[in-house]
Amino acid sequence: MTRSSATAARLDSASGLVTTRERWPGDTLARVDQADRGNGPCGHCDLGTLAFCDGFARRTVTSLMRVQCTLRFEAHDTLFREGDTGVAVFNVVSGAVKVYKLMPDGRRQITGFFFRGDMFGFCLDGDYAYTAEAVTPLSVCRLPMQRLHELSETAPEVQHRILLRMTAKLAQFHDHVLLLGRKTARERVATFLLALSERARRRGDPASPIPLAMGRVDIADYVGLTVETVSRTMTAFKREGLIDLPSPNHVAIPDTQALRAASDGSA
Amino acid sequence: MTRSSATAARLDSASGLVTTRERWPGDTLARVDQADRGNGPCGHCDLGTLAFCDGFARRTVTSLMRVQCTLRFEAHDTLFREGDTGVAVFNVVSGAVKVYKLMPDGRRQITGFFFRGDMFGFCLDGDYAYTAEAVTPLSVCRLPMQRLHELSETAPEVQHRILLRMTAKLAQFHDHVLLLGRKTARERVATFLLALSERARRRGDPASPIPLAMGRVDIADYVGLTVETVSRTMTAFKREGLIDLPSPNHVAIPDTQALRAASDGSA
DNA sequence: CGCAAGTTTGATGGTGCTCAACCATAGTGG
DNA sequence: CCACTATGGTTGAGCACCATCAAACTTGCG
Repeated sequence: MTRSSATAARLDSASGLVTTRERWPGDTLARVDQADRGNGPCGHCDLGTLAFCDGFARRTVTSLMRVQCTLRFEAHDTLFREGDTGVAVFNVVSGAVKVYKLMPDGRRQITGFFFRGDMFGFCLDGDYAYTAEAVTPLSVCRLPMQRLHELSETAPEVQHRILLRMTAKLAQFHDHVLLLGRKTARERVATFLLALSERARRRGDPASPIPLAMGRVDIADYVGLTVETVSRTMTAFKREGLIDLPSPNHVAIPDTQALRAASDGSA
Repeated sequence: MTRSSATAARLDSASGLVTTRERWPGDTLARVDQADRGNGPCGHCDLGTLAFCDGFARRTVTSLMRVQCTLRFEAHDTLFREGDTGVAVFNVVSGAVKVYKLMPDGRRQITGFFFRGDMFGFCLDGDYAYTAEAVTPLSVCRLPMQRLHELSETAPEVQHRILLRMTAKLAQFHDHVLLLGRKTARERVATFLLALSERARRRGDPASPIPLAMGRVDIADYVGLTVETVSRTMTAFKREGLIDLPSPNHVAIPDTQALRAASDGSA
């Protein structure tokens, strides 16, 4: 069974897991997953070494377990909105998340995609600066920022790990700003596909037939182009043999070096 | 006297301060300022509450003082380059810094400007992801990242403060990505000028006749346009009465709301 | 089968880039 | 004191790239 009773199913039990409605602000769509199942350090997820709590002292992991909360969302569900008071950070257990900002006239810029093992929703004081929305069915591990802060008094490694994640994200932003500010349409699309491929490789997944979790519109709103330009560019790449598109949502990269050349204009 | 013997002066004593050549990698241009003069918590700068060490426990401040180092640069000096191993973070005491990435064919994207009180050069493991260059004569407080990390074992507030700075920077990046990905030339320039004005206001400086520390080329490379477009846009704003340009390096904003309307297309 | 959503393709036009010249200011040396 | 130069900023003409508008195609689903 996939889901027989549509919206209602999301609020009570489904897929054999005990779930309850979540009470936190903005989380009306979330289902809380109370089942323990996973090889992760805290037993609540199967992220293994990708888990936020991986490698922490037993005591620290226990503290995190107590405040941790695994949530599930459907595609297109909103996790939180720009302007909501930021109270928690999220770790993606499975699925994909997009994070975006809107302009008054509806223009949208996606500022990040997050996949298995990624952390998002950094906020210390103040509100979320962006909206987070599930791209696919999604499972996330939520950690209240306040408790993380308290915990870091006694366990500085917690804060240090957040620092590491944020540093990585900052470096990513520098690259993305370069892409948006100075790259051509071809270079943007090539860079985007390469980044997905690189990421897959780093995670041990095959680097070449990569699945595209997001649609063309989302890609466009991420690389600062229109759907049409993204589509045209990808078919152009296909014509030129730079990529193959077995299906609209799968991209094969026969020659990484060639695509890399296309990604910075050295082609 | 301003400076009589040009380049040589930079390497020995100048302006009445005892200076020596700095030995750290990439810092061949820096002069180390060994004079104590300032109202800051550690006595090495006059940043006051803007100082990184402001509000820390006496013991923590002392630790920071011992590893701290105040450096001076001339405009166009390079502090560090993309690819250099990242060993320290910097706090701007006076002057302005730009941080940028280059593409193989010379295209440049400035990813940030930093002014009095700003912190840059975050790096944990690995290399700097960008080049940092002085825009004006510059004075910075350098803190070795390694010691900050060690210090945070006993003083978690150190790491927490870095976290705060990084969170702010992340939020800025979200805004800037929106600007680069989705805004028109007019909106970009308006947003840039408003951000400078806002910043001045927050720091207690007058919000309206704001000095432009950087040239048109730098502005263009920051907002993802060409010099010509930036120049044209600014004179257009002047024609329309949105701004005034008493000199090329000073912008007056008669009506903030009007400029704000121009910054997000609600005009 | 018909509909909806997503993707692709086509025709056309506008925004901002390119190339080029001109102007303003400050510094330099005769 | 005044060319002379260098640097940075402004202005103009033409064009390219990508956005816009429009329509056809594909796929999945009721």
